[in-house]
Amino acid sequence: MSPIRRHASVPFPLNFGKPAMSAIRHALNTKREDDFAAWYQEVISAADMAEESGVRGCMVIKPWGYGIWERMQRLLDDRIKAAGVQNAYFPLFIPLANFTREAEHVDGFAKEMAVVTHHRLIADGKGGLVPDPEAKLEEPLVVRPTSETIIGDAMSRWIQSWRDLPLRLNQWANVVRWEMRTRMFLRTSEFLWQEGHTAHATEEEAKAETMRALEMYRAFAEEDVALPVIAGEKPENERFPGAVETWSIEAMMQDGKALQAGTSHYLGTNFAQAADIHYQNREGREELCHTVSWGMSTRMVGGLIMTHGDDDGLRVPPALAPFQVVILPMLRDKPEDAPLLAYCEELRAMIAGQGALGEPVRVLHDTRPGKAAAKRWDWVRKGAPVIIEVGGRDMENGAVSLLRRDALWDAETGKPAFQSPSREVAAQSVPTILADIQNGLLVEARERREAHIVRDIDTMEGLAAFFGEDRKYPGWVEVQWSKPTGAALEKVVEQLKALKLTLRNVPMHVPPADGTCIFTGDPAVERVFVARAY
RNA sequence: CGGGGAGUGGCGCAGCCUGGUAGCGCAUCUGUUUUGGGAACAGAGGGUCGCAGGUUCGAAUCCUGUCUCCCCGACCA
Repeated sequence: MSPIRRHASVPFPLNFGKPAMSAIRHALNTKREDDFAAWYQEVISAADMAEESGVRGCMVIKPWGYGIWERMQRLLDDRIKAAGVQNAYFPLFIPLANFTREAEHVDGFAKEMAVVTHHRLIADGKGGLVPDPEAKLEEPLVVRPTSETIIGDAMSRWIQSWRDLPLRLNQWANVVRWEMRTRMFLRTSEFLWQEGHTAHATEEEAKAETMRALEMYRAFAEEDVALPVIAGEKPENERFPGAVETWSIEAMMQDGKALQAGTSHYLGTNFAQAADIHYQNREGREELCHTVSWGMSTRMVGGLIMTHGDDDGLRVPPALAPFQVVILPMLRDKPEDAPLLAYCEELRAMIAGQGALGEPVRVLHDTRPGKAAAKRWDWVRKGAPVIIEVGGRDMENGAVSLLRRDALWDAETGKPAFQSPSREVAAQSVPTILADIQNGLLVEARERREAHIVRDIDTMEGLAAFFGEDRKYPGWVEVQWSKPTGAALEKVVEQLKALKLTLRNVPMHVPPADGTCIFTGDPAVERVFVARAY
């Protein structure tokens, strides 16, 4: 068996005469239920989103995958700017000394940093090149794993007075963390993200910013990615190195595992102290700033796949689809194609002239040579929300054949569930269909999540049974706990580790605790999610 | 980093044990016939077998090193 099951290899799975549902000839070889990890990789390759690069842990993001990321960037950036945060850009290289200033931060990242030590290569005499020993850097440069320290440097220069506060910056950038084990989009050595960094006069303001960013991520995830999430505070052991509080949004994947999809950290004055970010207050006294950082990464693309993908490939929420509608003329490579192309072009213009989800509809008239049916399956695997095929007969009837990606199959026949509206009706209904798909994906994901959250387990035995070997994709458990700290928390973490479980977050807006702690037996003070995690 | 597996035309694989002309399927290209649904037939192009050394008359095959990928573990805002 080869390392990666690439999609093109085996044309299609064979299906032996079974009626109805089971006769459906899915567009992927691997089903989610058979091997979720293999399915995930097949979606990425079949939807042409990304591929391995030959550099450890680094991927090439192909146009369809990158197009989805660009849409995420656009929509989140709009939200960031609407909140009054300004974009800026800081260097990729960070002086090593910056990292020695905040002790916990160093400990957290030291083991996974890429370091630049030379600035020149020299021939090794054997036809190769090696770093020139003469060109060794006086002080090594770290490739940023995150930019708190270098942005902190800038903040310390830019902030003098209480009038300079709050200072709220964001940058879109790549970062590098030398992870032991990588998975496309979910954990790559290099990844793309945005990181917001803000400085405030008071703890109160900084905490408000922390919560603002968290709420922004929740809204982005649910409204744009159609990804239902649970916002809450991370337990102490899951905190960002150097943070006072770490908050996250957590999403449930179709295999029941949790994915941290965005984080917001209240850093207290820890980084301000390390980078000397201080200001003169209204009374003329020097005060340290309270800083905050928040981030969302290309990991979100992985979350999208594992939430909305199905056995036919990806389903991209319309808000994020680079093309929301794809028109496929049934070409014959003959002169008679001309009127059909003109008919489709008119359809394209009708659709492009409309708005959906607050933007002009993004429609592609795919006129590449090739059979419409073959191209259709490509677009199904890529997850374009609406596919419209048009043949000569449609044209004669003034109609089109419309296929919704979220309702692909006719269960009766086991064939694609084409509708045949008139061209005008099809064009006019696109905005409604797109909005319906966007909402439908969110509802479907939320219902699936709620069906896989259990809240009535109050013993470790019960927890172990819930996540037992026979339970394939169990889900999450919300338990009550006494919020132990320090060594007592470590003990809990060890207990959970034995079951391959982690503490996710302490959800907001839930009823107060009213029972005993599942771990310690003490009176519980809050509720926390326990799950397997990516 | 520990254990296991794998790198051979674009993709999936066989060949390796037992060294001797680099093969198969899919994809691609050309032609013909088809085509309202994931076409058929015929022909053709494309690989210094991950990389670097070594053994040998001769290495995809044996030996050493190294890089990359996959799975499990450890690690991981």
